[in-house]
Amino acid sequence: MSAKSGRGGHHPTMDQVAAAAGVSRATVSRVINNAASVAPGIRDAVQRAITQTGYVPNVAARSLVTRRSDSVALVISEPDRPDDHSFLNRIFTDPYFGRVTAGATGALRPHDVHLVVVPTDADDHHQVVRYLRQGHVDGVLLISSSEHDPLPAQVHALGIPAVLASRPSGPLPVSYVDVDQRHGARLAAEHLLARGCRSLATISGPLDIPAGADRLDGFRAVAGAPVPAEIGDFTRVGGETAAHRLLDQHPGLDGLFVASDLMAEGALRALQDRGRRVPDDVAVIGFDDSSAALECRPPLTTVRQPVEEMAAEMAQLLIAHIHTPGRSPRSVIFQPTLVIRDSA
Amino acid sequence: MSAKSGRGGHHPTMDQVAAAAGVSRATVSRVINNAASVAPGIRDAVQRAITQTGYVPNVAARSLVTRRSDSVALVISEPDRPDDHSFLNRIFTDPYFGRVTAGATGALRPHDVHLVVVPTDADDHHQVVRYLRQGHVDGVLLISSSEHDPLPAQVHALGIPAVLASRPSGPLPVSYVDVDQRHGARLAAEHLLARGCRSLATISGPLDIPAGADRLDGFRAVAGAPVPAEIGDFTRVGGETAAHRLLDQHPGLDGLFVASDLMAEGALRALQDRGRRVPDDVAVIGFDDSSAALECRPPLTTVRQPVEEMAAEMAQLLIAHIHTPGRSPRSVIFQPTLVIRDSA
DNA sequence: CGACGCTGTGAAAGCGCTCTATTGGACGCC
DNA sequence: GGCGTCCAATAGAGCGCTTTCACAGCGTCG
Repeated sequence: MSAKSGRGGHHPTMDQVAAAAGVSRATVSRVINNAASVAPGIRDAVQRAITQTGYVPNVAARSLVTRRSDSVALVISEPDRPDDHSFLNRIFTDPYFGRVTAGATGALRPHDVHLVVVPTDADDHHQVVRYLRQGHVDGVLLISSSEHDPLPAQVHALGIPAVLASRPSGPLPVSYVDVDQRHGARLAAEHLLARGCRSLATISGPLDIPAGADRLDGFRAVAGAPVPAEIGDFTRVGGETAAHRLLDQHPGLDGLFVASDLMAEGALRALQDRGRRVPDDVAVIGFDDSSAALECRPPLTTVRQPVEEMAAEMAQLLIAHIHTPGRSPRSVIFQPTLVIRDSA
Repeated sequence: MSAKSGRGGHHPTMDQVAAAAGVSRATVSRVINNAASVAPGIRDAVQRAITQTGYVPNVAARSLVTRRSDSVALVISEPDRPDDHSFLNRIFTDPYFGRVTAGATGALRPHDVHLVVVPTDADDHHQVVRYLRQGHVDGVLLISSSEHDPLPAQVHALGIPAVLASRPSGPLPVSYVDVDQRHGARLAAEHLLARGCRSLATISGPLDIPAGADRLDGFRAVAGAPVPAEIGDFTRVGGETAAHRLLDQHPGLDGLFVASDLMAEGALRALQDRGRRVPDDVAVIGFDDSSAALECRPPLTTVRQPVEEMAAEMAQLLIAHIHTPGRSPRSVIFQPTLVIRDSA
């Protein structure tokens, strides 16, 4: 942990390791990348020399020649919404992104690839594009919620391998992973109907986000098109105020589908405020099955999407694209399931 | 946005720009790093050539020679606690880290330095250390909560510039930024007493976290040492269960200091569950002044720490250390203030 | 008017690594 | 015993950039 020549850490180079082991630089390189065949004796000698000198490869030099950085970016592009001090606040408050990070990190580790988390809003797309162009990363996992976000197209134009976390809004020839949003919403509607709810309503996400629009569509496909809907912004507070609006206009509703667990948590608060019992007076179903679902009272019945698995799949796809540059894009759609707890 | 020679992006090099501008590579380099003096005419010609070819410097080649990466890591080291699916869930659920990221990013931007967010738990300290040793970053902003976390010492041993987000537990000669935790807790205690509360109690953070222990100490220094305390884990649920324990044992308490807003939010739920009105029956004060404080009902009176400013200061210190390698460590302590809302 | 600074530009030497082409040596075969 | 074969290891050529150093041009001053 401390085998530096001087203080302060001028790192030893490969030449010094080679000298210490009595071999050439090329052989040291082979040992490190355990490529080709190296005689066991020599290999050991080199390993000893490495630990003895405390050698660590210089990534800059390496990636200069290999043209790889062995890291990929997880770009989280959140639109600037009014009423929202900082997009970073939203990102570091919504359990979704933690799940994505966890799933991707796990899938990347066996490949010795690092994950660089890059949060961004519209204001610094430019920064992000520059970052990507500079070759810091070999590929991009892109979470871009808004339909009008130009980032997916920009990244694609850059020619850098990318995988999206949801169906791209335009016809972009790019790989993506998504959950069958409509189906998830249908599951919710069916469950509410089966429970005997007569007056359904829903709190959707922003309609410029595909996940927002799709969940609304799916719900209405089963529950009936005229079903009342209010739009939330995928935050707890947004869910709460949307629920209040809904209850103002439709006091009699007895079944509520909320397009995210976070919003559902807010909705539960609104219901409680107004003295509605859940699920007796109003049955509530969320979406995500995030940690928030378990923190709710009562625990939330919700549509589960396997976010960690999906993120891992994204990572796999990305690795494949990086290894095989010409590879044609593909999409992987996961099926959501209904997790029944106490709220419906 | 699309000036590539072929498809797929073999990037133009500096030589090609030089050729296009009719100058030497050295001159192009000077223009890009706007160093030394370049004749205005030539400068323009080079700029034109750059935009025309769509040239972007190769970071690997650059940092190979400059020995800088122009990026720093924000390492968030969270201990593995039982009962916690993933440390990433905690990180991406607590508004604190978003504030730090925002503050640091803002301060780093003018220096054209990137922030790489690196979440870690005890299990992959090794990974992180390797990442740092490989020279991916020029310095480290380190948020390490647990007192027993070996990471600060390890990072320091690496000889890489670092700034901690709190007083280091041992005598580590390293710069750090902190808030006067004890003082903040005293403010809370004084306010509760001034309000006329007779029976105080507190929910502290884990005592192996300096911020946890210090806030408890500060509170007791004013409120009296025998003041009942329960330990939470800085999560909402942790605050809720701690509050229940507290109320079981001390049903008569009328003033509660909770060591974080997130935990306070949980405590409010517990109080509500038991029919205690806030602030009439029990006055509650949180700590942080995070977004959670405003989401609470009633809005939370809380001890504000200027996290964004503190993170910016950390970034400044780090930049200074990077520029001046021998610079002696220093610590900056911010003063917390009491933000009075409705809960106390 | 020649010496002297100054400013602006170019040539070339690396930074530390990977990887191709090549050598050296051990071995088997005729 | 000479020769081809094969494998292990080396020499060396870059990757794309920064940066010293040298030098050319030119205004200034003794």
